[in-house]
Amino acid sequence: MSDGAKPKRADAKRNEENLLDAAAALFVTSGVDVPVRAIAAKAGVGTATIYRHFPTRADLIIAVYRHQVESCAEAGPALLASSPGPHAALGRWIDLFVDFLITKHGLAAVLQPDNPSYETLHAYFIDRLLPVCAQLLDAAADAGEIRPDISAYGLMRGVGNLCVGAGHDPRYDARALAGLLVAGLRRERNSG
Amino acid sequence: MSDGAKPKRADAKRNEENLLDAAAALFVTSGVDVPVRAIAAKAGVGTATIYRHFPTRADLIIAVYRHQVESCAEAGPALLASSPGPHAALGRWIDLFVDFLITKHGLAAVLQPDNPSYETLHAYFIDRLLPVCAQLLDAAADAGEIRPDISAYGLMRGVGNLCVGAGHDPRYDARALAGLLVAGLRRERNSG
DNA sequence: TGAACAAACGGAACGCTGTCCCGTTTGACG
DNA sequence: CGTCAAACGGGACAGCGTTCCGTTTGTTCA
Repeated sequence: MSDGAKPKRADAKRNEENLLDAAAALFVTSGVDVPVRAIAAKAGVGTATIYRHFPTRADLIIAVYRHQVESCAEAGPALLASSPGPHAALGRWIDLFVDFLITKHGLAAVLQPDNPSYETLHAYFIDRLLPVCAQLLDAAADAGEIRPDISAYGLMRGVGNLCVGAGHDPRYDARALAGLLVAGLRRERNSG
Repeated sequence: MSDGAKPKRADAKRNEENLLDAAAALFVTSGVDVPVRAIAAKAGVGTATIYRHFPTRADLIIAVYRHQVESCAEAGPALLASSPGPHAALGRWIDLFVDFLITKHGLAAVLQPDNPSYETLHAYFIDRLLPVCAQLLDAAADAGEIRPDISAYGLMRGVGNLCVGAGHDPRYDARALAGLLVAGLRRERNSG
């Protein structure tokens, strides 16, 4: 057994790729809430096919953005190594995360854990990114740069929430607010 | 013409009150997204009646929460007068605002300006609360307690966003995050 | 090559929701 | 008490997510 995956039919594989392409394109123009029928139509398949390949919308969203989430996760340790300090690395990594979210229309809004339909999506983001954030946070706390009383989970959800609805309103700068949040957890300096 | 208001029929007035009561009760148990039919049923009216009195859901939400929003707005100047400093007053006022939002299930989520159906709601909150926030912010800036480069609009929306989905997850503390945000705009101290 | 079967398909159908329409009722007033 | 506009109720319609079922198609094996 070289690969554990089950062999898939050629048409099934092709449809799955078409669906991913169609979804990716429509997510950009119409947000992640685009109607299922629209995705199916663009991919040239029936509505049932989309459910066969991606049982929930969360599964489809994860598949579309998996690569970018992985990149974001991998950037954490790299930033920690290349930045002047852990707090600076955390700030830069949060910027990456914010930039990712605000370019994905409606994604931040469905990242809420209270939405039963998007549980999988929330779980994926937490599983993949929370450890990265926690590592940066711990490093900054160990270095004495920040107050140690903030949880990585709270910070991640806070930053995610700040990105809800961003990108539509030039008066609203999610990145600046996230920066404010990171600045706010800086420890009071002991000496001038 | 002692009052500019048009005289309303007795049944219309009664229905409007019933609708407000029903909506207030259902908003608590099921969130502000509760189906129109449910509100109408609880109030003992037809679905059309609710649209006659409150053309959009935003109008209904505003009517239900108007008193509490007014209280929050009026608390601003009072806090400014009674707090040790403008920055402290701002922090307390933000706490009031957060406490209000997190107890209204789903309210923060529909406060986004990009949702055309809730334009009125967003406008109402901005009209009523933005000047209050701006006054506190200006006072703090004048006192040199904070960096002056944050807009009241950005701060209000940021805090509002932090409250999205709060109240369901004990691990997520919107109030603490809002406090972090307020702490983050504190100016670096010049002397020890 | 072609028969047979399971995998996969498409679109109709269902239920839920917001919204609108229209025939009917009812409160106000002379 | 008659009249009429205001207000009403619930059915009708459209859009959406989801499921079901008869049909098609890729694969396998003789």
